[in-house]
Amino acid sequence: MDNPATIKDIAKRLNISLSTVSRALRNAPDVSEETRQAVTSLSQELNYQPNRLALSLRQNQTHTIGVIIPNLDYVLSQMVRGIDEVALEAGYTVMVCQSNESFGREILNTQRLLESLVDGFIISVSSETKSFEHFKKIQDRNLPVVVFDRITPHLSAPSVRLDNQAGGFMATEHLIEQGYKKIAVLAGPENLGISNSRLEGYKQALKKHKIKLDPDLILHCDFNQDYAYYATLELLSMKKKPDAIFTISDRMAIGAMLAIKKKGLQMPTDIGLVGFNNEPVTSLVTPAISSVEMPSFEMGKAAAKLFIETMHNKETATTIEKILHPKLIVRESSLKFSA
Amino acid sequence: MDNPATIKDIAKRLNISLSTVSRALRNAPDVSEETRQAVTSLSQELNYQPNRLALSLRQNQTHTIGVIIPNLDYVLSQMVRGIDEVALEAGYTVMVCQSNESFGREILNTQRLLESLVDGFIISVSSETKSFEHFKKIQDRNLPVVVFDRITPHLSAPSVRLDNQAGGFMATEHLIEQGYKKIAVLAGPENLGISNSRLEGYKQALKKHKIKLDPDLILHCDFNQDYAYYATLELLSMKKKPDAIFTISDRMAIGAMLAIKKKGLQMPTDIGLVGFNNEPVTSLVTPAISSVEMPSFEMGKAAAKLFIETMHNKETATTIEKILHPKLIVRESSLKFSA
DNA sequence: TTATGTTCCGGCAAGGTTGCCGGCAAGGTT
DNA sequence: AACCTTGCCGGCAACCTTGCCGGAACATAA
Repeated sequence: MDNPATIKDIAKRLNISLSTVSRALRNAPDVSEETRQAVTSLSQELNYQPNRLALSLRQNQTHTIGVIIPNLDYVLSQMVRGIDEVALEAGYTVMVCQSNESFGREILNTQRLLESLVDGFIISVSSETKSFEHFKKIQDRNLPVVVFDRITPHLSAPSVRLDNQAGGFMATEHLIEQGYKKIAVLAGPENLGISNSRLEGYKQALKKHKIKLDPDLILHCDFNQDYAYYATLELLSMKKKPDAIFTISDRMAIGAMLAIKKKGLQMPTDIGLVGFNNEPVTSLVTPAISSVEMPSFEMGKAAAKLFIETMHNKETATTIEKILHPKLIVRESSLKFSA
Repeated sequence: MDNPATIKDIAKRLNISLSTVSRALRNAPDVSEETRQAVTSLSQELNYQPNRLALSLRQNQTHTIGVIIPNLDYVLSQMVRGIDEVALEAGYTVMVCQSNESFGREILNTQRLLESLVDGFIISVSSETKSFEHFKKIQDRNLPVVVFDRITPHLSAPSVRLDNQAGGFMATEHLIEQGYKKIAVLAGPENLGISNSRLEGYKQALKKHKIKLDPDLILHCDFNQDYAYYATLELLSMKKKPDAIFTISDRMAIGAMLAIKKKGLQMPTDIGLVGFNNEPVTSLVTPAISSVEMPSFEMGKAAAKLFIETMHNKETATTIEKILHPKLIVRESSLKFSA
């Protein structure tokens, strides 16, 4: 009564063997219609639920996906929601661990999830991560892995990502077309792939429009608002001061915006600004900040789908790469012409 | 080599019995120092990790906490981070499920988590939830539950919450002290406890300052930006239009702000505004919005701690109530005097 | 009749771990 | 000499489920 009913209870009550009950419940062939009826009706009466632990132990899979992400900011929350959605549908439960952008924490998390015997991983790597030994352990166990968003060439696994280069390109070209001449970039940490790709798009746009690349206009700083604030102050104190800034995240765009205001400059007339991610806040500040939108929710769904496929078909090529496309959302901060 | 080493492998290699290995690994008394050495050194060599499934099956506990939350907005993300922090420390893993404010989803989530045999629950109920049958099943199984943030009297369990009434009070009193006379409230759904408590604080402040309560100035609407926007438009079209608005969330404050701007009114001169939660966005918009701060991260930690205690001491009174205190952060949107 | 097949069911092992009990040898006590 | 303690270890069962194999009972075909 207190403890959940087991197959054993049913067997005992019906005076039949465990195996028969098991077969009956799983609609296996070797059972008479009569006993099948008896079993199913009694199992309903007792509110029988198969014990997941026993099942997992037996079948060597837990129907659980380990998700490792650097934090739970706006974008990643959306992605997690997407992953959840698809996973739930497919009968999987999700264990989400935040690394807080800490390398050590990321190691600890993979460790814990491995111990929890998850069936596989969906990973977005921390910005601090430069070594990938801890992920080796996953692949040693031959567990499927899908990387998403922050992918890395050091981890050969199917991946889902944004076309970051295109994003960087469209942001930069937009600024160029608005008549800005000296466009600076606030990039993230140097080892962060998404940052570098967006930067690559920036360079590509300059090249297309025959603008000479000025290395002094490229700043790497930590992925957060305060660093971006100080970096921007620095940028605006240069002799050959930029007339536009492209930041590779909205957090950084906010930091830049605050620095620009602090310096008493006006957007978009004195200086143009474009961010990345299209977080809701960009449309709420004054002036509203242009930003490159990324389909985060869809990306989460895509990652989970790819995971399920990889799971069911262990031989999925690790070279599979699903690429989603960004979209530029133009707002006041970069609209020089109409200003 | 491929599969993780088990206790059996060690026993076979050392030609001793399973029980002895088990005892040696658990530092049980009945083992000679010699064999203990042999076992531990071999276990390290083979990189032995006890199989969590087998352990859980045997000991009837999974060291997993099921967390059910309505969504992953800013505040709840912070709380989850707090829960994670403490749980990790205590050797627990966390399974987070979002109900997306949907009653059906909440039921499904509890169902799934129960099937996953979590050791207990930490719950913040969805705003849609009016029936509590699905939580009954948890208590039938005699599993510990802690409710937090959005608590409800229908679920008798230890709880962690903000002093919401105090929050509502300080927001309202602040507006009164700034000289606002007709203060409206944008409240949440009528069955939502936190909303009602904040509303209660509002009423209390009016009473203290001998201001007559005007029921027309109390609007209930859904917990989101768009609804708040339209509700505010409505409010501002009334004949006896309010000169201040207190919204019980920042999302709603943003909606209200947009409506106020749409109507061409100025904050704080024409109308005052105070939100709740102190999300970062409140300091970024123009004018910056005053808001009641709640210690979300701490609240998550407190919830997890309380859970662990309840877990270890099954007899924790369900009446335990940990209450955290809000703090008013005053910004431009309500500073009439200095304006 | 014997051989062959069908239909249904039970027993056993396995998956990894721990708890309980019994056992055996060495040494000590009366 | 008979008994008890101590230290160490192995066997068995249990947690819950499923897969494999064998087997009984009956029916059909040669």
